[in-house]
Amino acid sequence: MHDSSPAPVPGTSPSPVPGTSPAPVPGTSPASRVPYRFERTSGASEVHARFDTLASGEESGQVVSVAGRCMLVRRQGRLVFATLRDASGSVQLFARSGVTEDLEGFSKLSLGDWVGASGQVMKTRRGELSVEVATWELLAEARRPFGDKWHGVSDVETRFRQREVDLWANERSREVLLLRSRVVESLRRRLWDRGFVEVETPMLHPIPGGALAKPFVTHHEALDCDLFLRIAPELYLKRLVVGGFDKVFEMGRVFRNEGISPRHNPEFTILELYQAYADYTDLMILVEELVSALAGELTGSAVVSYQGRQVDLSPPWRRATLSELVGEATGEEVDVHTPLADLRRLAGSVGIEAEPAWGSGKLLLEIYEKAAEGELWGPVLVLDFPAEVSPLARRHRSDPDLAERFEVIVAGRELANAFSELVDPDDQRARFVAQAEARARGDAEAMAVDEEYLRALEHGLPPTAGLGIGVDRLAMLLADVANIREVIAFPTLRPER
RNA sequence: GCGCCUCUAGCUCAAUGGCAGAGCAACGGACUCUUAAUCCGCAGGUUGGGGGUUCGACUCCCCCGGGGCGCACCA
Repeated sequence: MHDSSPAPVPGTSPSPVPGTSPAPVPGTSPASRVPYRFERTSGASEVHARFDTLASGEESGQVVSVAGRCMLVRRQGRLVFATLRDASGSVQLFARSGVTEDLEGFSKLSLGDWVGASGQVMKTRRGELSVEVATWELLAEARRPFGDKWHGVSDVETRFRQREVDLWANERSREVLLLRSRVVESLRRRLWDRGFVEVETPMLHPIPGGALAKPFVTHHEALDCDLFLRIAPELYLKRLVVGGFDKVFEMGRVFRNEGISPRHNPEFTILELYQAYADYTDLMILVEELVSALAGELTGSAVVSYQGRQVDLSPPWRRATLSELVGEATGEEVDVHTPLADLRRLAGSVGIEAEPAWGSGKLLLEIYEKAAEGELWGPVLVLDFPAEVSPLARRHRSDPDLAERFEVIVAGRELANAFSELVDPDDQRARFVAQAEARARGDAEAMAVDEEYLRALEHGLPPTAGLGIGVDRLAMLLADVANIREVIAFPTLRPER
């Protein structure tokens, strides 16, 4: 690892690239003179927790070392006040002649510079808790300007292209990403506590499956074959159930080669869980409990405010069948058995251009999505989707044209999708074939026949229920943000040119 | 992919078709208890790029690029 004469790194040029400034002599730039480590004793919030009770003007005599980024500098003659921010919060640095070494240098700190400072904790005469700087070190120089100290950075493009700037300049951005982190952590902990085993399944799939979506294609050189970035982990997770993992989950990235919108990023995080011996009614209870508990834990209440409206996530949630909701939205009582012609007419009346190949199930789904879904503030458990549009879900025990499937709708958007899993390999094959036919007719999002998965089913999948939750969407709900990019550290943007 | 909106100094924003400006940041100076906002001074721009109309374009028109929102598609 540490050759004395390292080989040239491929891709680097031995001579300076024309048009770029010459590389500085190694070891001489300011950035190379900063220390290799800094011994910090306290975070900013910890200093406040321990010393906020000091009286104005009181000196604690207790020395701490803090480190962070200089967000504000106020010079007052031979006094310098600086606001130091670290991951936990902010604390003021107070530098003065006779106490602070190299006060001259300290007074030249720029906004954005990283500093480590040691000194006693005291409270100024004006009552601001401060570290009275005795010794300090520059830990990183901010060579680039940092944005407006009052307005921060609000340019959306800068915020998402240079998230590191956004995160320092805008406290809210930090809070939102921190909340997302807690959502992920809490989901994991709650599932572990319930006995679910966390697993990891392939991201590179020979056949994209488990959802209806257009995949990204990539190529494996050694195998000389195309592979697809996964659009869902579903099929592999159910194969693990076949293998004996009776409660499994995976939380991870999936990739869908579709449009970008305030609610869609090409890569997003999904939580999928599978529980053997359970059906979709068990998962209704589970999803209600998970989401309401998360809201309580992370926002303090199961009633959350989203975009100016209240959402009461306390269980039980409203349960309504898809047909009922279509009826409410259109005033027409229809279901999956309604004659095709009537469904076509209804579809047309709500502004859908129905394709000739669509069956009654597809028509009903389209009508629901166009006329009903967006109006549901929720939370609502939308039950019993048509089997035709649910190729991996088990047929309803009381109606074979329906599937035992539900979606969770909150704020007009799908938050989760679940079903009693289709366990019959023959029926699964028939569903795959129907999908493949749709694919042959030009439906780029239809599934292909997955023989590997069918072979797994033939080894026996016990009664199983599966649930998928859009983690980004859940984070959006709890963080009360309207754009999915806010909850993704580095959302997809067109590359800079 | 289509439609609408938007792009001015490092940041946040101004400027009837008529000399491109302010605040903050930066830079130089003053100030021993400040709290985004002290005072004085000094700089800072191919107004996203290109073309057109005009005596004159940040402003009007066209093309291109980035971004936002909506539609479509989906979670």
